[in-house]
Amino acid sequence: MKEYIPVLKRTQLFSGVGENEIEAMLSCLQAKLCTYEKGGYVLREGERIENIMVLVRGKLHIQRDDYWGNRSIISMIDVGEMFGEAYAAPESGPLLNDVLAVEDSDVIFFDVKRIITVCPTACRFHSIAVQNLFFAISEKNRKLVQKLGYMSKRTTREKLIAYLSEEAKRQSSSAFSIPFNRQQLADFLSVDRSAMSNELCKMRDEGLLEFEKNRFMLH
Amino acid sequence: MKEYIPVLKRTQLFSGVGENEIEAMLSCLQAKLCTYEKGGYVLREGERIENIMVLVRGKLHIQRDDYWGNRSIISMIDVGEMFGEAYAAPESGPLLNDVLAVEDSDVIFFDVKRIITVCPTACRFHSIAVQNLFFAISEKNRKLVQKLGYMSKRTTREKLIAYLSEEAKRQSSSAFSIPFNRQQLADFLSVDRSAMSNELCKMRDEGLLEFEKNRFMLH
DNA sequence: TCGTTTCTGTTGTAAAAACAACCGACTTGT
DNA sequence: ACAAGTCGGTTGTTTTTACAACAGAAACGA
Repeated sequence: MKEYIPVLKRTQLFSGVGENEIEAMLSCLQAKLCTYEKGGYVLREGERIENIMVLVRGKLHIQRDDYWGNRSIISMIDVGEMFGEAYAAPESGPLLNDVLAVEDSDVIFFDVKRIITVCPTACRFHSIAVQNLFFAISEKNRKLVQKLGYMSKRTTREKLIAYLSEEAKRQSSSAFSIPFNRQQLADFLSVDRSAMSNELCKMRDEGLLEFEKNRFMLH
Repeated sequence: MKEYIPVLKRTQLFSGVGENEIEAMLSCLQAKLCTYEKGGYVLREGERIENIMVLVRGKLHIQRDDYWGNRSIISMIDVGEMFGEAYAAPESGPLLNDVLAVEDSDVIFFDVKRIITVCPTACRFHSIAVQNLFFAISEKNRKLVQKLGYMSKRTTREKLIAYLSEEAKRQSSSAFSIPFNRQQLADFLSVDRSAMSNELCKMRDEGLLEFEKNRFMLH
């Protein structure tokens, strides 16, 4: 697990904490490292968790399949990102989504209670960690609202424009890559893949944008 | 402002804090009371805030209108609920939505920095407040994911079923009221009102449910 | 290398939603 | 009490989507 300390140092959770302190906190927070193969489930809907997780290798999707098999990708987790904070509160119910490894991945689990319960004697970084946790979840909250923004658009075209222009703004360039293939993008925006593909091509023919694989350029 | 201390005591933010302590914290946190008339804006998109707000009288909608005038109701705030926590982090950008009073309302503003910055001398409830804040935002996060669940449904009927059955579960009864009129429900689910009204009546005719005004009963 | 799988685009059809327009019932304010 | 506004339901038309099915290209694996 120690080899991932440099990765942890760059995460939001350990922002402002040195490598030595992180190493100390690893045991204090009862950190556990788990490995998953591509396609494997890290967490499943209905599970109850008492951990906060940090992805240190690979890539995950937070998603949900309904009874009719329609998949909806809630969000994407990259290396260094945290997940599960929303279920850190003691009264939070069971998980509402699956967490799936879309690449071979390593995840570190931390005991939630040990983070939010202040231990005055042990390590003095708990208060920093709680604040970091708070900032992280507040950022995730804003991202969810942003996603609600895409989803509240009525047509596939509007959803695409909302998502792509936001992504262009975020990457500060009208040419950018997205972290999804077509099926995943459709699942992310909750539309039909073929209809979306069709709409993308229409938009290209109208001169609104160009694309090649997962690389886009807006005009 | 003192007349609202009993209301504040029952909020998530002040959970576990006595009325006397709350009174002390009001000045410590530089609390300010503002009054709004029905239809007035509490906050506007693009504003930058450094406060956390608690609604102590009335009712608010957190919403967003796009360039085409389509309104989307992100969420509803009732008395005792907190809002704006997602923008408490220092790096959070400007507001992405409007906050509108749908009834005459009173709102108390708290200085964010004073909550999350621990002052060891002043009042010893800051750490409780930070934890409460964390729990509150994590709950809001779960609600947003739940709403994404409704929104990711493809058809108006599926959205209605998802929302109504969730509401029935939440109120532990197949007969329940919803806090929206038809237009607001349509805005909440991001669908056309008349199409939704039509679908509701079809569902009623098929025997799936009954309703009268904002009161529903599922079969 | 060759066969298989995955990914993307394309097309046609059926289903659904958006939109606009209208009506009657009910509220509200003066 | 009356005028104006709000609310919910209804209908018909147009637009959009979902769905199914297929084909070519690229990636992958044995």
